[in-house]
Amino acid sequence: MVYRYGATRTGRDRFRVDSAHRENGTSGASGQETQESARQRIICAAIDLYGEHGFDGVTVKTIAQRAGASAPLVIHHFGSKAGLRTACDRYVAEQFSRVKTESVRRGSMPRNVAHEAVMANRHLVKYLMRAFVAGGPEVDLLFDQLVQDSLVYTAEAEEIGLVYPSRNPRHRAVVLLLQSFGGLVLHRHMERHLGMSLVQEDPDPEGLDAYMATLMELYTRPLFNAEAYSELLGAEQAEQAPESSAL
Amino acid sequence: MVYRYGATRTGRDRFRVDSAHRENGTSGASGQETQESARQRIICAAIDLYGEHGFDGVTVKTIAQRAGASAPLVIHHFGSKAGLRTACDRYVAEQFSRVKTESVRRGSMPRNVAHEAVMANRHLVKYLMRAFVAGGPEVDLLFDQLVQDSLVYTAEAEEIGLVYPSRNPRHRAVVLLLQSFGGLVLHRHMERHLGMSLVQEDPDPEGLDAYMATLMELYTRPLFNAEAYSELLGAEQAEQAPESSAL
DNA sequence: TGAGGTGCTGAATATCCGTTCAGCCCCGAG
DNA sequence: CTCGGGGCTGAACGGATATTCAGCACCTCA
Repeated sequence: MVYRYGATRTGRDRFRVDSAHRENGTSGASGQETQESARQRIICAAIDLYGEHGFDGVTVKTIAQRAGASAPLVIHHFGSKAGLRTACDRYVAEQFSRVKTESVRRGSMPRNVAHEAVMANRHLVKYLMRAFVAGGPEVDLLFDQLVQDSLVYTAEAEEIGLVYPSRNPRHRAVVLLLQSFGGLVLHRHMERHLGMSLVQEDPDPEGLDAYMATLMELYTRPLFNAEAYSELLGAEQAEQAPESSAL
Repeated sequence: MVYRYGATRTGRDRFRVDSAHRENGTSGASGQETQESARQRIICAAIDLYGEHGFDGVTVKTIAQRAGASAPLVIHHFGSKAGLRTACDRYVAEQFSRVKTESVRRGSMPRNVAHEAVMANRHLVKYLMRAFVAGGPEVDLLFDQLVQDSLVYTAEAEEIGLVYPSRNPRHRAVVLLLQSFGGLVLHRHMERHLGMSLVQEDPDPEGLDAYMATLMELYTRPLFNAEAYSELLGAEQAEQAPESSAL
């Protein structure tokens, strides 16, 4: 929440705020610090609001107000609302790869890489959900990278005997990723039924335990009896059978 | 696609079209058939377009054109765009319960109930995905009913040894439903990676097999080695551990 | 001191979209 | 034949929203 500035300040105070921001110093780059700062605030505000209300549920003006700026400034920096959208996509992708490499460099376990990337940046994840649903070049690329990463981590986990091998690891990774993010997209109903959601601010530990227990059960014990199922399959028309377990 | 009428016809042709529709006769109700027919066409068009482009991606005018009507007529029948939305919710819910009871009455297997409900009405499912993401009273109720149904069917499947019991069947049903529908919401990426999507018009049999094989592997064989996992859990801080398998 | 540039803004514009309005067309009733 | 009414429409309204424009405040440099 570094970008929470008062929205009531006028032009006179602006640079004072900006220089204050510079002294807070995220990372001193070139001399055009103030512009970077404005862009940054707008992008952060947009990510938060997009993640909360969806792309069509937020106006440029709202984003600007949240960032302590004006609507025309948003256009000035990003050309259009769509431009802001792709800038957010790029920014989120960068953040994820940054978090990832940092985690790796710190020598965390692969599973903790995923954990940190997801849990420590809830607002990024929330944005990602919306972005994945909407689709787009940058976001598609990011999804593909997640698949690739998941593949690598899973392979490592296989080696230490944590994960069982698959007949098609890539397909498994894709489906698991789809299911996980998909479940996140429907967090509304997760909250209604399990009493908590993975993207809410303070996850109720009790509900979270319930969810994790369910997930662990699903992932450590089989759901279907394979023999009984294939038996049933053989007994019916083969054409209807495949889709029947989609639910 | 019963409601695909030419959009160029003028007022003069209207009743001719309506009586033609009546002779096609879905189910003869009262004497105000023409009004029912108009409502019906609009609802069907709305469901298709909402499912395709989302609620905010479609205008009343577009829906009206697709239904061969005018925008004011939509308002006349449903009061507002939001009214149309809830009418669609209700209609989809009715259709689902109708399909369900018909399937049950026909004596189909529970797994085929789900199959028919999902696969035979792709446009309804597509609408439902959007509706579940957006949420709403009618749709929440429908989700809850799906959970309940899933619970019943799973219990039956347990009895015949097809499905293994769970420590918390309701939680399991919720999570499975969340994951399944969630995966559907992200069908875009499923299509990109698996070569097909469950909601597209003609699912490529090859890609569908790949998907079903992956799903069956996930559901008939464990993913994690439970012992190795709990061992790993014990070796680290307990607070970070639970979420780590969310991916 | 002033000229020019940069970052930014308020007001204006153009467009789109949901909704309203006045009235048309076709029907059945008297 | 006339009248009234329901279903429906084109045109217009009003509100919202992305984008443009002209110009202000402040800094830098001469």
